[in-house]
Amino acid sequence: MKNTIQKTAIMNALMALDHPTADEVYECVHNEFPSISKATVYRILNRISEEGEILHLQIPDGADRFDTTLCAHHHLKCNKCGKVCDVDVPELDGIEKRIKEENGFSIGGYRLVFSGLCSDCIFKKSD
Amino acid sequence: MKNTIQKTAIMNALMALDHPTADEVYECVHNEFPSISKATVYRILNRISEEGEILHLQIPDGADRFDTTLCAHHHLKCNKCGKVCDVDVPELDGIEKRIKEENGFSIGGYRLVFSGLCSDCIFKKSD
DNA sequence: TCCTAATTGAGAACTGTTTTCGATTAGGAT
DNA sequence: ATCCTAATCGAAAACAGTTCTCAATTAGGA
Repeated sequence: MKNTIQKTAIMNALMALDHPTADEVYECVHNEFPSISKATVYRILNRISEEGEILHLQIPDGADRFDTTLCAHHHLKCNKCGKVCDVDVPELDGIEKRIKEENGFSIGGYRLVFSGLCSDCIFKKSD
Repeated sequence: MKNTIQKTAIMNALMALDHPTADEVYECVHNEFPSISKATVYRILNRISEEGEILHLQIPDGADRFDTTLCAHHHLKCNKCGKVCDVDVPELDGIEKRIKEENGFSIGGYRLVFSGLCSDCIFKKSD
């Protein structure tokens, strides 16, 4: 993969943002590099997530998000403020083996997204 | 909710199909009822899933699917044949309580989709 | 410095879904 | 049975997120 200015700018944006969407990355990079195209942002995000440099998260009810934390694989998503944060779920350790034995299904990967209310939002009024 | 011909036809289609997408429901209903609109299919599927009559599943990398099985909440999705099937994951029983205590996050719901290869596809050639 | 495959920007295209709006209809009230 | 009206409908446009096309540019090895 060529080492373009665009890729560097996107990596920097990913470091600066927390679980950003492609559009949020675009907005951030666009500030310092107005000529960048949205297609380039999507292309580079896809490329580096395929290579395992970042995680590509599919969040229910919205745009995909990208995560520079490679070890924690599960997420909490607040339905009110929209914030996404990482969470460990050791309960699922070894689940691949059990499903393989019981269902014959070979798990390549999985994602778990909990939707709900974060501790900041839970006491706020409903509307 | 009014009891329209369209709703009845969609309920019948949901019974006949296995984890269909909205488009698959539309195709099925459209056969016996050619004048139905896709907007109506989406509207009715959303309505009855909000009322809890069916589950609305958000599957990675593709269209949402609908499930008439209300008790099993998790799914296996084969990346080769596209089939989606139900699976129990008792490992997650009580997870809401732990996450609430440790993170202060109040889980409203979650879905877990395992991607991989089903037992039929696992021995097939890659391409 | 040259060459070429990789990458880019702009915008069209695409997929899945929702919205708009005027026309139709279910089903309770009369 | 008929009327009334809110609920629903069909068609098509709008929408969001993402991918594709293609001509122009560029990184980086020869």
